[in-house]
Amino acid sequence: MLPGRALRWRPTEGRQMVTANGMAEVAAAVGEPARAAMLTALMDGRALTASELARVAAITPQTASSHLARLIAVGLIAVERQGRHRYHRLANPAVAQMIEGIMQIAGGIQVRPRARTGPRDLAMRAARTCYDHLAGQLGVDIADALQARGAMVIDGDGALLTASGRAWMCDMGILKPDAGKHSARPFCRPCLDWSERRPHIAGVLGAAICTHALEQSWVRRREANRALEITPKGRIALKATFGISCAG
Amino acid sequence: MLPGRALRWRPTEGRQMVTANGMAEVAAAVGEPARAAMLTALMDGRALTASELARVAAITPQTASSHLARLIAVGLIAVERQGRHRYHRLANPAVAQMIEGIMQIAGGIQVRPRARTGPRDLAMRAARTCYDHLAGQLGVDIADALQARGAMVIDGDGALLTASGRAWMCDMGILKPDAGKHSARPFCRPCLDWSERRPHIAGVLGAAICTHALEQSWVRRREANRALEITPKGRIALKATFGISCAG
DNA sequence: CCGATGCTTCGACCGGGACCGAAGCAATGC
DNA sequence: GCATTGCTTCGGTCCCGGTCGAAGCATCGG
Repeated sequence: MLPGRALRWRPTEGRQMVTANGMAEVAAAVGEPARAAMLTALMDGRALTASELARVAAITPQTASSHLARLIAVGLIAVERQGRHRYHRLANPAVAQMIEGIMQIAGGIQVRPRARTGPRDLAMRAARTCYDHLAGQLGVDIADALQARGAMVIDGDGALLTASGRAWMCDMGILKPDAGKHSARPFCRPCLDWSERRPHIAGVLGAAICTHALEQSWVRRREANRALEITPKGRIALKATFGISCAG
Repeated sequence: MLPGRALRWRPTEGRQMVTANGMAEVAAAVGEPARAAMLTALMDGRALTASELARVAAITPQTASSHLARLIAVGLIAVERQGRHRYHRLANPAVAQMIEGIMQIAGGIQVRPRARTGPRDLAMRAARTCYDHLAGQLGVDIADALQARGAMVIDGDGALLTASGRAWMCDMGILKPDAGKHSARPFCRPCLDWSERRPHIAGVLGAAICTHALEQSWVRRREANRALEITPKGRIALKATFGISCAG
């Protein structure tokens, strides 16, 4: 009876243990108050810096760093570095869905949709150009609208215009039928928005939308900075085209 | 700078921390290899004893006992005692859904549907009576069929016949229109099946189905024990009514 | 009544991991 | 160049919880 457990409590099968261990690894990553707080903070789709995440979890940056490393290792969050900041976001929509599932069991209060714009830099936050495409709340809202009607899919750091989305954009004259077919430039790419912390559309498609908006006088360049002003005509057109309501 | 963290790293809000802690508690319950193995083993909907769960997790019964206590405490599994056995099952469908979500992230292999009946006690396992209702594979299959077509919902230790389900059962002459309206007896109750380890239907509804099956000669009582024999006529009727194929 | 079985509780051990302070590294600003 | 900011790495402490052996209750079978 010396080998005790080794003899008596041998697992029945090895296969299931593997998948169970993988599951345990993922669940354990979520199953710690600080990390859970971080993930919850990211549930609205924004990308936050390590310091901000440390703050919401009420821990020091050192500790947050190790937690984030673990979350990245198991593939729950993805990181994007920009200068001396590191922006963390949920790795993909499946992660958000999983967390929502856990919250439901936890007696969970649902996630608030996303806080609307803050009070500072109103003009820049509302709409601006980012290189050759639209950014700010307008840019993010357009990306949301395209996703909502199934015209585009954003997944992690890639994006795709669906067939119906392409047809729709062509119908509206925003996109030429053969646009981007033979270009080396990414056609449709998500770009992290600085003020909104959520992706807007870059690439050939993003540029086409921006060009169209300027040509049709939906937006007008402003002052010396990159801020854009939405015209009355633009307000009507954006509502009709994308279902976006732009606050005065 | 003495109070260090207390000053600098105060959490921004208390509300979110609460829901995050609840989530962490649930996720931590899953996030341990032994418990994850147990939950995985329960994913096919069967109910297993504490010893069986200890075996699949490759731990001693003492350890399993503490794990099970924790899983019960957070509401992931429910327990039903019968004699000196304690049958554990996932507390409700939402738990299974949550686990499936976690598995998906874990690079998860999906769960096998459910192993079909074992080789022993074939007659008893295939179909028998349990008091006044049907049990064995036939009983479980009928319960499955009712759920599949939205006639009944089983959730944890309660069950409900839907309005359409009641109408359907009445149309087929299984149920009288006013059946159970004024009875103190539970109308539709899940009953844990010994051989299948999954619920079949008890209560007024279960008795009605059993009575109907006997009256219509779908099944016939056998020998001295409670085993039932499915008649050729019954085979046809069960296929037509519930879509159940009974192996010879 | 006694023994066997299924499960839980108690006590003790020990390792992993959560935590922070200090220091190191990279990017920015002056 | 130097100071500041954002973040990571290193080292060390401490505690939670997973583990099993032994013992304690229930239930079932004689």
